[in-house]
Amino acid sequence: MSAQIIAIAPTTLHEQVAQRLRQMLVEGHIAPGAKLNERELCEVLKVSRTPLREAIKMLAAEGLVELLPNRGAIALALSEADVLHTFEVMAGLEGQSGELAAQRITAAELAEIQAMHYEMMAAYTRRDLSAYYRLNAAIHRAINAAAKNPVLTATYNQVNARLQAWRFRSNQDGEKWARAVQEHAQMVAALQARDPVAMRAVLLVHLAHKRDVVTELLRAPQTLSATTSSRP
Amino acid sequence: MSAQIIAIAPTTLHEQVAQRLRQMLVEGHIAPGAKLNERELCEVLKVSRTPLREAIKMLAAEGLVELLPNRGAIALALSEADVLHTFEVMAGLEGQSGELAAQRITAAELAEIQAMHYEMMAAYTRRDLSAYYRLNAAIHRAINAAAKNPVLTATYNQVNARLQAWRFRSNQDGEKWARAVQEHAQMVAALQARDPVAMRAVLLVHLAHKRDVVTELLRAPQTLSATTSSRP
DNA sequence: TGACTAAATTTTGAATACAAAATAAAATCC
DNA sequence: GGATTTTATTTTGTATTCAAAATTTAGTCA
Repeated sequence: MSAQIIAIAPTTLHEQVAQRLRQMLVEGHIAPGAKLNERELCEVLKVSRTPLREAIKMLAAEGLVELLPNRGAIALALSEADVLHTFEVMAGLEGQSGELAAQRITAAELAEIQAMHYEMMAAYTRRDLSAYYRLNAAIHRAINAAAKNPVLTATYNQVNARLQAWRFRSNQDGEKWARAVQEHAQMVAALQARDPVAMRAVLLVHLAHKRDVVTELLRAPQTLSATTSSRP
Repeated sequence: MSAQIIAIAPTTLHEQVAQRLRQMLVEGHIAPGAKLNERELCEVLKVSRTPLREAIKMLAAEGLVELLPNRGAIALALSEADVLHTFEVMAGLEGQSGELAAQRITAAELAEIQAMHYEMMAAYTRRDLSAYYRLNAAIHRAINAAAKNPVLTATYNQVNARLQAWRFRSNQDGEKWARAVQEHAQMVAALQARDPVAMRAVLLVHLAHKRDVVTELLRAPQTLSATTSSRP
């Protein structure tokens, strides 16, 4: 349970399939609410139904798909209430994670986060959204790692995965982007000061803003379109 | 996702199998670390390997079993560090749950919890451990429900399930039992006062004590014995 | 006797085959 | 023509079969 910090290359087929499906769901290649047709996916992934179905069962347990008895699985489609509930849990987990990180972070870990923060500032200045996303995710991962609790990390990742599909689409405007960057600076400061209370506070605000971005997007005219598995 | 509050009777075989396996793991009929032999379990559960394996994959995603490539699955065996990490996460989740419950609980919900609390006091007075356990679990479930966040409830339950195997064995002595009962009274008071801060505080203390009971048990000479699936 | 190698068996992983639903299409009735 | 029933097709759920890896057992040699 605690061992596999580094996700080793999966040897079994169902493991590989699960990973690919996870990616397809998170990146929106399978749209929220879309049906997971077994025959189709078998062809796309070049596997038989057995490992595919095993993978789907894992994703169901992770909460990324919903199992409808005798009518297969559909990609998780969060209602606005679901999104709010999920963000509420995320806030708690991320807050705790930051709190613990502020208490347990090593000098080396802090230095690495600072370095990534500067890189992220560079990406922001260049308006390089792709690099920004990558660094943003890396920083949050690093903070999580600094909390030194693999169970917390795993739980966080699992809940977070359900929101990733939306984060991918959330093209926040300039003002909100600037605010997010500023909050990141406060995080680094709180970590540097080893201040758990401040760290939690910053993260809660940060996540509340992210939540607002996503809910705004959710209310906007449906921009959610599938690239595959969407039938006429 | 949010719909199935009431766990409906599972129609599919793999769902039923998953539920039975979950029960066997939690109740210790399959000992921590024990191998899940597919052929054996097929005979016991009277199903073919396909639904069994699908169920095992779900339990793996839930963190109740560990998948070892090409050598099957073993029941989760938490190290002491794992237990501490798990309790740390549980503390965060339960604390948040209590905090929200104190803010959102209805009069009817509170009344029901109070009623169950008195029933639990009765069970404690009679030293009826079985009834006590049942009511204790029901009260915690009710507090969780009062938080009105199904995602939090699901996350809580999933993490908690990994500890249940130990809770079943934890026969706390009289002093600790009295302390737990007292803490429960404080919970009811905090809910009544609609005091989120107090509620979180009580729950954190409560969980810290439970953690101590479990870690003590863990350090004690191995009392963990399997009733099935343990080979010579 | 004891360590190593090699065959036999078991066990897991994946593909195929069969059965029962659900969905789609066609036919019937009003 | 529209609704309903009936039939055909697809799709999911489960069992069985085949293949590969791991474990166990038997055998060999020092």
